Amino acid sequence: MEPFAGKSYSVIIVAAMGIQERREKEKERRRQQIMVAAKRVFSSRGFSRATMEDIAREAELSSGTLYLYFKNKDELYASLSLRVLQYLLIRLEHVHKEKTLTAEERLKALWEVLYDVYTFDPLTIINMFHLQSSETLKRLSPELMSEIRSLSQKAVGIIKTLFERGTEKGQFIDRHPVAMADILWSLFSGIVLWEASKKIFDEQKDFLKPTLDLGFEIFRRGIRAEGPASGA
Amino acid sequence: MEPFAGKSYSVIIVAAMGIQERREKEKERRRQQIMVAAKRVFSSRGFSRATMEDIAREAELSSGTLYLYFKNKDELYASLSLRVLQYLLIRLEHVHKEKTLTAEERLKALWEVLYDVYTFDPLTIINMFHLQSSETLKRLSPELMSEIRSLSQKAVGIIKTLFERGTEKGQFIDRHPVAMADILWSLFSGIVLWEASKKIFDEQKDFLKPTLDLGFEIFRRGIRAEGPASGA
Amino acid sequence: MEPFAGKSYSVIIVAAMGIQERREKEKERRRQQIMVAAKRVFSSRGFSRATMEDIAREAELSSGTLYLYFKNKDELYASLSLRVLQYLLIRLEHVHKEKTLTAEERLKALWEVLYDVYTFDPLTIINMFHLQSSETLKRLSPELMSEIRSLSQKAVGIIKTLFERGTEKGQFIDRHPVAMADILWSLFSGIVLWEASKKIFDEQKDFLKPTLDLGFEIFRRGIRAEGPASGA
Amino acid sequence: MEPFAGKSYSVIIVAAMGIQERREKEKERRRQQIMVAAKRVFSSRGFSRATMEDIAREAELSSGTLYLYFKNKDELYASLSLRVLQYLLIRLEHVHKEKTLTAEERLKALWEVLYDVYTFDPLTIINMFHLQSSETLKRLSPELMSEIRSLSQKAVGIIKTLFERGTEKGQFIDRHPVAMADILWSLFSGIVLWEASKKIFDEQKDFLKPTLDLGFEIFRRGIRAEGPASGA
DNA sequence: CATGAATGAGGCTTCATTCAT
DNA sequence: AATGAATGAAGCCTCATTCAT
Repeated sequence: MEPFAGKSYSVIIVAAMGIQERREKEKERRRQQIMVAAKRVFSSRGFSRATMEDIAREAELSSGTLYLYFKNKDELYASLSLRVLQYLLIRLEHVHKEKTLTAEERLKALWEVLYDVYTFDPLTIINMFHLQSSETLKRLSPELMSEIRSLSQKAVGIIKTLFERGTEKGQFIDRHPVAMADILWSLFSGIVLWEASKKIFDEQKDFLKPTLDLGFEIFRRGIRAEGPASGA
Repeated sequence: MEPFAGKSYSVIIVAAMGIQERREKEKERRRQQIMVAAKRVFSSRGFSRATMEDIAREAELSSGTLYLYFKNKDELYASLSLRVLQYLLIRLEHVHKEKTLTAEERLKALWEVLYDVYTFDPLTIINMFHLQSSETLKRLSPELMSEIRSLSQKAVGIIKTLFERGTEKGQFIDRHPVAMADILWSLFSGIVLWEASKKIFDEQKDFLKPTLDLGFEIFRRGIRAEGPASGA
Repeated sequence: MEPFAGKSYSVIIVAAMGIQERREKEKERRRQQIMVAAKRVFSSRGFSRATMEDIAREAELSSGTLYLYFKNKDELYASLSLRVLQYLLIRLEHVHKEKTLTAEERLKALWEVLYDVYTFDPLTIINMFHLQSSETLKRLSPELMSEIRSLSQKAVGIIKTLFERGTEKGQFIDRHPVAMADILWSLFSGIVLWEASKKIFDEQKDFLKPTLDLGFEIFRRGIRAEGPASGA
Repeated sequence: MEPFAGKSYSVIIVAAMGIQERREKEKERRRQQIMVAAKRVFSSRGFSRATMEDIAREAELSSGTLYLYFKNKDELYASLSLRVLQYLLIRLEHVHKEKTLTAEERLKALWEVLYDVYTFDPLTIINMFHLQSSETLKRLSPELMSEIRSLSQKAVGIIKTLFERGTEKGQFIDRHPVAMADILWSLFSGIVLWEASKKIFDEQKDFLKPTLDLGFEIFRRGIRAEGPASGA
């Protein structure tokens, strides 16, 4: 009965691989499930006041399970930022590769990416900006630190390049491109944080979008090169 | 010699008041001493990781003593921000009252005040920007909340007025003045936070001043009204 | 053999329920374990001087574990009294339902129940009598307060009924039945507390039982209706 | 000028003695002032929750001053009971010495003394009954302990004698006189405590007096010897 | 004597993390 | 893999007591 045996054997293998894969997927799904829950809880209670128990309850899991997927609370927290950073980087790279755009158009696209990523996951973005504070940042494991660092640098690098090109083409004023990248980033995060904190005092008001629009308008006008170049 | 007797009598009163006064001053000095210590500890460890024990040690006092001067950890934390906010407001009011300045000069002065207040107490400023996060803000006593709120509103009010005038005189673009105030403030705090967090990754680099300068230049150019006025 | 299969199936269910049940039982056992320890510690050191650490040590658990079973120290304390009150109430209701007894016999039975409940858990009874002091009573959660209140009222209600009946039948003097219930209860608790405090001065002496006996004899004689009824 | 000198001298002495005396009186006055304050605070907050600061504030003194008059919190607390016990003893001795009374009349007088002393200082009496609990009693200094013990024994001794005489004269049933004294005392303190705790649940109701009256009536009837003597 | 600022031990409670089931 | 009971370190805060003025 070899055929049967063989068939049966391969079936087992296939089934095993299927199981293996399913396991992987299931595991990733669980990770996501936890991260979603963590995002909600961290956002509503802040890092310190959020408990692992809170997160487990939100994820409809037990607290012990969380530790099967994340080394500890800090890493769970940082992983949220990491995910957004990764997403941001991908989006930035798209803008970067888009060859048909002028520097101004690219700048506009870039700002829109920032806002896009923000709306994609506003809570985490706000968290991430606060993650910039020493409070949490200092507690991360070296690996995570360097991962975040690397992603940040890549992002800033892309933005920097944008300004370099715009300057070369005489469209932007000639200033240090890294500084300009920092300012763009600071402007965006500053507005987001400030509007978020204004909302704590007054739930009703939400002027984020118009303020961001105006912020960008001012920035764009502010870096536009004067004279013949802009007149052309 | 009744006049003399009278004098001597008043001297006694004065001396008595002196003791009273000295007590008051001594008490205020202690408060300051604690706030200085708290500032250091909060800045280096963040709010949650800083312990009252840490602060007491830094202030060379016992932990119990802290509670003679501040109701609890939250209030001690907030009092730091409050003090800076008060100082900021005074400085802003000075700029506001300065009648001889043009709108542009006033704007410049205002930005310098922000930087001045920052250098006066950088650690607390950074804390304060993070205080804007809901995490801490939500735990404060209602009185402190409203005090902070009121100071913030006054500060923004002054900045708003500046933009209104500049717009009236045709020097600034005609946009919503509160939004412009928000953007100025966000730009400043955004840069400060971002540079602070960059320093965590790389102690050496400190580009705060030049970045702030460039940020302001861009902002100033960005809001400047075009046409005849700027052409003159 | 379908019946067997069926049986086997139900066995599985039973086993599953068994685990659930075992968990419940285990949890209840822990609660009891903690209450037993708490009883000892509260009794020997009093409420304020007893620390949660003490109780945890006595229960051979960690202090944190106590909080998995009781919300806080107050509630742990009150739960002891609650348990005894519940037990007391059950016993009182038994006496209440016993139809064959005369009023005097019922009174006797009631006093015996009081003593019985006391010997069942003397330390807690003494605590409970002190719980009657405002000191502790005022700190309890509203729910516990009302639970204790309700149990107390039921107990007093039963005792009251006993006196009403005895009075109706001309066996007891005609006085306010609630007052008589209060006096019976006060007499019992007064003697228990007083003998307990005498033992603090002199460990050796323990005259509780004979004193209670005499106390009851005096009370019984004191409420017995005179005249023809008693003469018969 | 001898007379003058002499007079002046004696005046000084007299004045000095006056000062000395005044000092003594002033000191005693302060002690009383503190005890009055302590009584109020202990009564309203209970022993553990009452702070020395509370008492000092109530006495319009500083907390440090309390320690000039009382060794510590425990002793201050106990001194209140001591004072009432002393007062009680004096009143009991009066009853004891009253030769013209029958045993029943003396018993009645005794019960009235208990109630009198209670109304003289109800809060402390209630405290004292709770002092009977091991909680506080065990923390007292040996001297205070023995002082309280001695006073208590004297009081019980007087009451005991009353019962002995009443029994000898055939007016009371023949039981152990100490037990009877204990029961009388327990009945009184039991009713006072129980009514006090009932008032915590329901501020309005205060049935102390009628309940005490009925309690005494029952007790009196309960110990009255039967037969010819009562028939007379 | 009186003050009241300072002390610091100690209590209650929380919660990240572990581990037996 | 999942659970959730247990742990115990650590934090905040209170308050009896002391002591320099």
